[in-house]
Amino acid sequence: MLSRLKTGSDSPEESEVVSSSVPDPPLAYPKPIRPSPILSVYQALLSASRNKPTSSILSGSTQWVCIENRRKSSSPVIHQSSIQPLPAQTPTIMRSSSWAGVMPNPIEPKSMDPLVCAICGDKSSGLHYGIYTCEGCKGFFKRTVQNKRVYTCIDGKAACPIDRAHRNRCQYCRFQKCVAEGMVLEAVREDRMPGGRNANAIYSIYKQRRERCLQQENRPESRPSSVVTQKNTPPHKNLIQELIEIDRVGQLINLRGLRVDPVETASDIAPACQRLSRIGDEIIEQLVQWTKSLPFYSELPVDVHTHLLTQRWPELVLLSACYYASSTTQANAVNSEEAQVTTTTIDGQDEISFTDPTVNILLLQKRLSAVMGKTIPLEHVVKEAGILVENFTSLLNSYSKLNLTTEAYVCIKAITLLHLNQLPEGCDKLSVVKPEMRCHVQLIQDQFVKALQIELIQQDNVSRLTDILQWLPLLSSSSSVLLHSKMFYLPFILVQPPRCCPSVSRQSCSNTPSPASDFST
DNA sequence: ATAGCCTTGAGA
DNA sequence: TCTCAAGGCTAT
Repeated sequence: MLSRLKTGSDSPEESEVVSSSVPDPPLAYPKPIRPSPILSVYQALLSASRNKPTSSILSGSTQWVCIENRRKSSSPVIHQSSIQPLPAQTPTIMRSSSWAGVMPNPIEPKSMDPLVCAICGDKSSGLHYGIYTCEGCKGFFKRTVQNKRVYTCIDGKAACPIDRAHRNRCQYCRFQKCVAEGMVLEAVREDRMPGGRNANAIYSIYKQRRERCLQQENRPESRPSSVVTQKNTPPHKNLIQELIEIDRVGQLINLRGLRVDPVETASDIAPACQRLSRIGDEIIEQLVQWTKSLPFYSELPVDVHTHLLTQRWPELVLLSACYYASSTTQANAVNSEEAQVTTTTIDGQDEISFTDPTVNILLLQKRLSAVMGKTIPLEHVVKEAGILVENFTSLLNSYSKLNLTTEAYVCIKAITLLHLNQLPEGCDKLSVVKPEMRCHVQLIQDQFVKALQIELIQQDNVSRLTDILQWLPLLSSSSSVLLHSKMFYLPFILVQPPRCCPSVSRQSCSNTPSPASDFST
């Protein structure tokens, strides 16, 4: 099966498709596996919605939503837990990985005035944790980090004004502003040692931020209002909320091609094969819809979106599957309306193992047999999918240890899509994505890394940004395995039992907005 | 909890 | 010795 695809590199877009006379076994995707054959169609699909209005967050019409608003009260609620200052070596680790460059951009301080506090505008007493602040904001930042406090916005909108008069009104918004203006968490010492100078690592962070600030000041200010240029304190909340709303992971995972038609018998095996054969298209179709809903969609040209999706779709598939599987209860974790499109599942009691690939191979055999309408020999499953199952199980295991919330997951998904491969020196001009556009992609990605970082700070169960960024290369390498296997649907079939689509409900299936129940023909 | 003032200590 | 930017103390 693998002979049909020869890859010169791990990069999906560089894969070379080679035809073969060997017929595909029924488990394999019988067409070239990368999405490129259909990307021209998707390019058209993407183009079709270019006139979609810029996201409401950009027009400023959206109400800020405070996800952390667990409780509304007149006074802030403080949870005594969870803010872990990022380790001092964080920037080094991140720069040394293949994810170099995903550190948040320094946030342009509204004021570099040494006399004015960048947080509340009061009189500054000097540089504190990287920016000029008053004694009050300095102390507030220090106490918050040292005591690992988590706040809730007093009115739930996460948009409270922070100035001299109102700085004590909402701790949540004050701390958000501290982080957004560039105060460095790592500069709060874990050992509480007074005096002396900071470690070099801290000074490098300060230096990086100042340099980036200067670069951004020198850049022409002709950019339109965008995700990148939003300067309000809480835009990350709004961005995250939008990402959650458009995610629809249930719809992605509940692919039509993986449904079980009880009317089908072994003699009707062709339809099942046809369904499987079109799964790659179906996945891309879903991901294109997702891309088109992204808040930054209108900020990048279609060809850039196409390029990003071509490179990143296997990672998005795996990440979505990991999230889906790791959600404590699937009913809560997914957009239930999509999950309920179909009816019963064939083996609701069986669950994927996060540790044992053998369990998952058996599960895969059972589910594949159900989808195909005939028993698939275990040896066949092992041969075709053994390595992939092992790899996916391991990925799932590491993902679950990150203990991510939905908020963090959607940020990571956007960060993954916006990850451009590093180019060799001097190859900028040859790249599909031109240098200016690379820069813009990077800036948008930075916003999501920043949003993720702020989100992690505010969560009770903090998974450190470093851990996440170290996990991403693992995701990348796993996607390569997925791509080579051609069984793109494997993560999905493992994380969710195939659903029955009985003939009586086939009619209703075809009436759902989601297209193409014609796979059952 | 806040914030103004004090102490500390490494590096210039 | 001075400076800077950490943490500490304490009246509010």
